[in-house]
Amino acid sequence: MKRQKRTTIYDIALKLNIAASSVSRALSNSSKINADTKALVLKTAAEMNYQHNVMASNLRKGNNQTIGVVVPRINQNFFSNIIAGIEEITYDKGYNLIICQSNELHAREVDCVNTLINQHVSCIIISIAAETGSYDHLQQVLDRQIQLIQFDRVVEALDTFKVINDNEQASFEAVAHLITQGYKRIALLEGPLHLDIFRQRKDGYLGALAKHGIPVLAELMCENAWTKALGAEATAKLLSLPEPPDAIFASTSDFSALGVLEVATAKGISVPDSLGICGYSNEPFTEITSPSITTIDQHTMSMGKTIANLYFQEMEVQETPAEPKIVSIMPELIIRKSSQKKLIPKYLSD
Amino acid sequence: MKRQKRTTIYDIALKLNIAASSVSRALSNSSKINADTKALVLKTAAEMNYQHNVMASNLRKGNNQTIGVVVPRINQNFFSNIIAGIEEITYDKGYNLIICQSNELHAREVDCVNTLINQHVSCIIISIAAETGSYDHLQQVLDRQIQLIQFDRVVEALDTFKVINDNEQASFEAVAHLITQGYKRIALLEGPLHLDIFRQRKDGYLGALAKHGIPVLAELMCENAWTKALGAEATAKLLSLPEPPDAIFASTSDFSALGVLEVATAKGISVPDSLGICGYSNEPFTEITSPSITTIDQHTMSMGKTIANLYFQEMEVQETPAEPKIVSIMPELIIRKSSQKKLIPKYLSD
DNA sequence: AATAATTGGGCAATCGATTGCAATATTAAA
DNA sequence: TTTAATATTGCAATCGATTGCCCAATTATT
Repeated sequence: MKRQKRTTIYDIALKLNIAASSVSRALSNSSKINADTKALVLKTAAEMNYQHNVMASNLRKGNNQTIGVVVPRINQNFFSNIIAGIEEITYDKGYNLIICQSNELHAREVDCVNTLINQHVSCIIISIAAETGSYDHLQQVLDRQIQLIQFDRVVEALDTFKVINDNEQASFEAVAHLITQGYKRIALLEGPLHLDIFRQRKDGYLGALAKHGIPVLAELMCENAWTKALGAEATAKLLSLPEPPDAIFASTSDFSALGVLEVATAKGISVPDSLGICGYSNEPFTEITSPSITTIDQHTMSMGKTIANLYFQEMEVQETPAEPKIVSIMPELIIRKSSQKKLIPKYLSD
Repeated sequence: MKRQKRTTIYDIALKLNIAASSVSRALSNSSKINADTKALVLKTAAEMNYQHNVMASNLRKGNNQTIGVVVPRINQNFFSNIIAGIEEITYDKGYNLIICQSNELHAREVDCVNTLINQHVSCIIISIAAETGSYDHLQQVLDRQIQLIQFDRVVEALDTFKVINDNEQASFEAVAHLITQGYKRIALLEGPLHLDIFRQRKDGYLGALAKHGIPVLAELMCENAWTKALGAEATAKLLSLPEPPDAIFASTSDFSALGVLEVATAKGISVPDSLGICGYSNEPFTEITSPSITTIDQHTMSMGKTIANLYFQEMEVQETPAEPKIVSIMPELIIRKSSQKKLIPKYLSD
């Protein structure tokens, strides 16, 4: 598509018979310009339908007001909420957001990061893909002096700003809650353990058991059960043990917890009386299932805002690279019916 | 943050004692460059840790491989799926996506569009905010020869590419389905009628009633019931009519339908036997409620892909502006339990 | 062997805004 | 009224990659 030529500051300068630099100063609200001239330029610019050319400006200034975001999947509640939170802040600051999804693939993540580096974004915000891989691409970002913020799924070893949930504490509380409710054999559905977040959640689980003197049983811990299907599968296996668990903590996701619930319901096992369930993430649907599912809210929207604020407050115009900070956000245990053994009679509970 | 100087093509040229233009040609895989030279340049570039400067390149080439997307809310299933679909395609083409959310506010939408114009994006993809407003900002986009694709919530009057769902047909089918199931007094929960999509859905509803010779009753049509709360409120009102409806089509959203379901359940009205329910959007939770909710799937992900493909196939490099096309995607009625009066006995249905 | 056709590569202008420095105009101070 | 200080404005270089145009070298053609 052929573009007809746009109005530039030179066109305005020509028309007003002044220098382009004056036009530039007038438009950028510089102090070294006469108020009258400024007004005139602004008026003329509007008349001539002038639009600031960000590309040229960026090139000259060497930085562009753009932040790149790389997430495994845009259309996942957790991530889209975080992005929404980030956007809320960056919008106010006049920054743009470039969004990429890694689809959980390492190679694609590397690709996305490189694209963002090429774009000379001011900052890259990333939650790494589940697929194991090296972290050279992140090191690249640092080497090129581009700000880097990791969130949620972070690489501990890399010394960058990080915004995380206190996964361990949240898991600890969830499991402690189950114990308090009287559950004694609590199973754990784990995520891929090369991701720190899942290791932390496991630690929380182990911590809570230890605290209450409950033995840890290997047969009650299922690796890689982080989709609905895998959660269901693991549940089927657990429930057919000689001594099945009386509660399942799906530390990976609510989807996994949903799988648990469906299998239990199908088998006629009553939740929460014979089986307690707790998920993770506070997906909207957890409120709707019957029984509703106890879960952990990660305060995603505010997490997004925290991430963006971190950039603007600590990193935007630092002369010397700021000392990387780790911000931990406390998730919240949302207790619903799937884990409340000591149920209030139904007719009183709503 | 101070950037140390990056490697440019001039640095490479200097080192190899050749012209910068040759470096450029080597890097851009031009045909007018010797294979050996090209290899040498590529090797040296890698050694010197060279990164292509997209800002400079964009400025010179006058266009940037970026597409702007403006949606009411990023963290809404419908939109995040569409964005995911768009990204899937644009990623392959090496394009970047800049995402903005209007938060359903007209002023903010205008702002977003202006930002994108300033960025000189190649194309703007937009679904307009619910808040009524003028469409000057969209006209601006066209005047500036920037490609414009509207989707879902489109302004009919503007002659642009459009990707829409066939809302009328989908509604027609949904209501026809309800009628076939034996429901006779079918209520409609409407969205704001200044948005075409909601008018179309209403038309489909009216069409289906007409086709089956069912009278249209004003008291069964509720305006502006497009959140869960508003849906619930409208339902409460409907169900306390002297002659209440025996089915409710929440044409606005599944959230609204959920409100309906909750009120019905609370009142002890059995769904689907005494009240049929149909929602719109196929939100994940509709599968999980009890009973599961009949709804309409809009094929969001593929809609996103369609939108992006439209750009690349029809608009990317047209000399003359292509004749705007309207692509209509056929949504799919997903029949679940909330509308199946003639129920198969429970023990056979799973 | 001489001429024509390719191929490879250099030069320099260009995209549009920004900014350090110099020049001029205006106002304040003496 | 003159000088000093300050406010405006202009000039020209710059950011880094791209590309039209031209020249030189190599290869093909007769």
